[in-house]
Amino acid sequence: MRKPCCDKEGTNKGAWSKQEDQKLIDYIRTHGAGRWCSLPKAAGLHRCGKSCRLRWINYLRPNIKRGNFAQDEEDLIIKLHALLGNRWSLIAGRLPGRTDNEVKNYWNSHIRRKLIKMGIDPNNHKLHQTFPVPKPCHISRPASTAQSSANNDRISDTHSCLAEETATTLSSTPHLNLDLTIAFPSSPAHALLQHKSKPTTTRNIIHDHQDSAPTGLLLFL
DNA sequence: AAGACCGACAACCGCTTTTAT
DNA sequence: AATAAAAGCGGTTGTCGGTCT
Repeated sequence: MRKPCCDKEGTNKGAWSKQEDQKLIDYIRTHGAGRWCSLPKAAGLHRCGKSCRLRWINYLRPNIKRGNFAQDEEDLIIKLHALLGNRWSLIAGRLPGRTDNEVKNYWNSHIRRKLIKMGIDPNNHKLHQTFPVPKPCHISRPASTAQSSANNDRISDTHSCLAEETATTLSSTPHLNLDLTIAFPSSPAHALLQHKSKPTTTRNIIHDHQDSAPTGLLLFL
């Protein structure tokens, strides 16, 4: 059994006050972010470390872009969701200044609804059966949902998985320009070789490619 | 005017993954 | 290699403000 990250007794919950924000900003400015579990005590905050981390990452961090999403950002979220499923941190990583929480909220409150209105299932980006069938696409494949892959992180072949997602996307959403091509800097085997000692997960591979090349996931829109 | 309803979003919770020992 | 601690992630909930009846 693991101990909770923080002692819940005596910690504040709910919305952050200006004073709390300032304390957190001041502390991180002088000591840097990290060591979240010991940070609250050191910074004089009666908060859980996880709460501090979330507050910093989602709202206080510099270069956070606030406000409405631009149309191109929205389009990109839809495309990335078709590829990656609910991997909000990965999607947010492709949107400068946006956080995973913000992207997730925007998806759930705006885009999801919009897609449903358009007759598109937001889970798999396919048209509902009750709507007119679109012109047949040159790629036809059995159904494979982004959601199902999101729920199963241990995919042995990420490259083929993503390719399949792309194919599914191309064949299912004619209203949106989802013509995507993924180009990894090198073969999937390259990523696997780099991690002989680590268990290979989809998350590992994608992160690794991001590490090795800032534009590891290339989207040709 | 008041209560019900709904959408948006900030924050929390529990779980998984990574890192340190 | 095993274990614990820390960090990260995604689902869910709570709250607030706007709109509707």
